[in-house]
Amino acid sequence: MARQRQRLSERKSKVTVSDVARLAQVSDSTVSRIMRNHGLIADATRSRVMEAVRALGYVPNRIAGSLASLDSQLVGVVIPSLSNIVFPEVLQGINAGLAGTNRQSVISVTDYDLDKEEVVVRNLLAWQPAAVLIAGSTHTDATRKMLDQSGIRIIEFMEIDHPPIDMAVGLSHVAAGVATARHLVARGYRRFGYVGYGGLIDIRARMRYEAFRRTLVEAGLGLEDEVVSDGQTSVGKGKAQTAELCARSPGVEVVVYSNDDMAVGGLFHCLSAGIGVPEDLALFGFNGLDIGRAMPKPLSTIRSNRFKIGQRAVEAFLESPTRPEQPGIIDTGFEIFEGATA
Amino acid sequence: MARQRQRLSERKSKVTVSDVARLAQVSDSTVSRIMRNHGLIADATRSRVMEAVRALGYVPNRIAGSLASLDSQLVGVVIPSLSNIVFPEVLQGINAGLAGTNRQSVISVTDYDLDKEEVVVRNLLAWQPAAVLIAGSTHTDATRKMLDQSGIRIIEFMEIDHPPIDMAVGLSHVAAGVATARHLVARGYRRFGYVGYGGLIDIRARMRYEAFRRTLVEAGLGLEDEVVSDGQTSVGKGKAQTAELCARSPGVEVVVYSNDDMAVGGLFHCLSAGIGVPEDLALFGFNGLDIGRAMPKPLSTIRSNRFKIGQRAVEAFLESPTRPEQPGIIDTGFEIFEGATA
DNA sequence: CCTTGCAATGACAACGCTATCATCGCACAA
DNA sequence: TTGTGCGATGATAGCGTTGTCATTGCAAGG
Repeated sequence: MARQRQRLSERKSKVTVSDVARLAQVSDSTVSRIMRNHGLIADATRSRVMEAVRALGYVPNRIAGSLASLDSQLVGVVIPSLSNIVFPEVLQGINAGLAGTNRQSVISVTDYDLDKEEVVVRNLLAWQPAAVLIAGSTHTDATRKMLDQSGIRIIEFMEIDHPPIDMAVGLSHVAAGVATARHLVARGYRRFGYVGYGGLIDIRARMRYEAFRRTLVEAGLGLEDEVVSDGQTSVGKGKAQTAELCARSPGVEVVVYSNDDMAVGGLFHCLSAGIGVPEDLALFGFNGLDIGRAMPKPLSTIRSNRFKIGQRAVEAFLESPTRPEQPGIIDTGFEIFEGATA
Repeated sequence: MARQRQRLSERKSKVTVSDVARLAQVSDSTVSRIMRNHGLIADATRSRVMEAVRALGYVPNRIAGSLASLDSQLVGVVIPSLSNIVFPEVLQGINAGLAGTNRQSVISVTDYDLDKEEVVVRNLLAWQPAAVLIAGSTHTDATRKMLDQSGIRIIEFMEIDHPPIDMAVGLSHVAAGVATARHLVARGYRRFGYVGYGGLIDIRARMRYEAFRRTLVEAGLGLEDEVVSDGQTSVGKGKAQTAELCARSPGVEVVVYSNDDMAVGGLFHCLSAGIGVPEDLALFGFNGLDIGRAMPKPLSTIRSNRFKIGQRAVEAFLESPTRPEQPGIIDTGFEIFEGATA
């Protein structure tokens, strides 16, 4: 005696291929083919089926489809934060790259926590994505192993300073730090200050900082003073920390910031305190955010190309959906934006 | 004659429940129960199975799981834009609300295009989400019908000025517009200007504008001049449009902006042009962004609670995963932030 | 008139998991 | 001793789609 109605109670009267097929007097296969635009179909049949689709309000079940075809059409995206505007900008690039394909991105946020990243990656992989785009190159061993063993494409974006699992798309933050120092030295500045992020969590800010500092030393110069803080950077913090630095080291000629948010805060401090920029104090940021460019004095900074990073990351995957033999690197570069503050 | 190896060629040596079960000498059911922490399991069995899981690096396939259990654990999120910082902030709230549940959000962006929204919603529904959180209350008829007929919970967020399909979470933009006008009138301003968004696309900005304007008229006053533009708002546009308004209507005492981005641009213009704020010209924004509060003069504005909107939207769903009889509304409110510019 | 070829469609197992029901021991009460 | 009850586990049919192979009908070629 078969158990006919096993789970029938739960079937929320969902419309399935079979319902459409029955109404259109064709087989399930034909309906499936039509829905996917795949295979040869007579025009008459197609229109008859589409009519049934509309009549029933049929929406194909992608979950079942993904299981059957062993292809989820999902792209996992892992970013550390949503409150830092640069990551939504990368997401825009990813969306742009994905537009036109029938792939969906699934976004997870780690809050800059590598253990959380591990959990998040495990959960993402459970959805059998066709690729994972993940910010940064620093992961726990377990995370790295999972990503590697998944066999799917893994695109690490934002930085290209570390050897990638599969592919890295972004810019060299070491090069950016070096370029910042060289640029400011070339413009004649000799007494440097640093304001920004001091923790160990944002590795990219740290790489820029260290490369910057090392380059100064190599030029026979050094960092006169610095005010650092942990946690999320913000305009408010930039303002407060700049005030602190100015009070403590009035001799500093130019302040380099961990990013534009902080630098904008610095500029606000100068505006409030009547400090002439750049005569009394020059300011230099990182990122090239819109807000910096719209300031009374356009912020001197380095432009990273967040949108492009996201877009190129997706393109790298679309161009080669299967993992290549050799890891690769795509350098999206950066440009110094002269501005008016340094 | 059975076709034994039908799709076997494609099986990328994936580890399945059966592999784990075989190694641990138990049935598939037992492995499944253990992975889901569901049902009674002897400690010895559990540890033996977990060992096998680790040994094989087993990752459950959520696609198969969702199909079998008819529950995808997915929450669809639809927002118009990622470049407007307010939406990432809502996403943060959504993430916060989802933390601890094993649900995943899937985000889609419409670019403020209702036809694109329709496509996006159709694609989302194909993933059989447990709920859809969608920004705004304005949709095409087809979108509304799809959402309604899906039977799942539909939480429309950001605004509560229209009757919801199922539930709305946000603030009344009409009330915000009225409050803006009343507040400024009460502070003695009589000659008003408006700078901002003029198109029909951002319905919420339009609602605020119209309520603001109507309230002025009701108070026997009016809008002396306005400079509007289409497309994405930005600090740069705010600056340029404020300059235009100042040049054209020097008598205006206070400018109301469609949002803080534009107002910050206005403040930058005043700083550059040496216009005293608020003595010569007062400024009033909308949103209560961090940037506004960190400005040399904290921007007077209305604080919407984006994070809270996202969080409450998720909570509404989690509290009642099935659609209630009656549509509901959750008002997350707003507060006037006095600031120093009006 | 009988192939041959191909466009069009159908039949059905498989995808990996879970819900349901069945079963098996074993402690404990009668 | 024989049930009884329950904790623990097993067997198996779906879940809704797609990939593979089979079949059908008909036009063109011989």
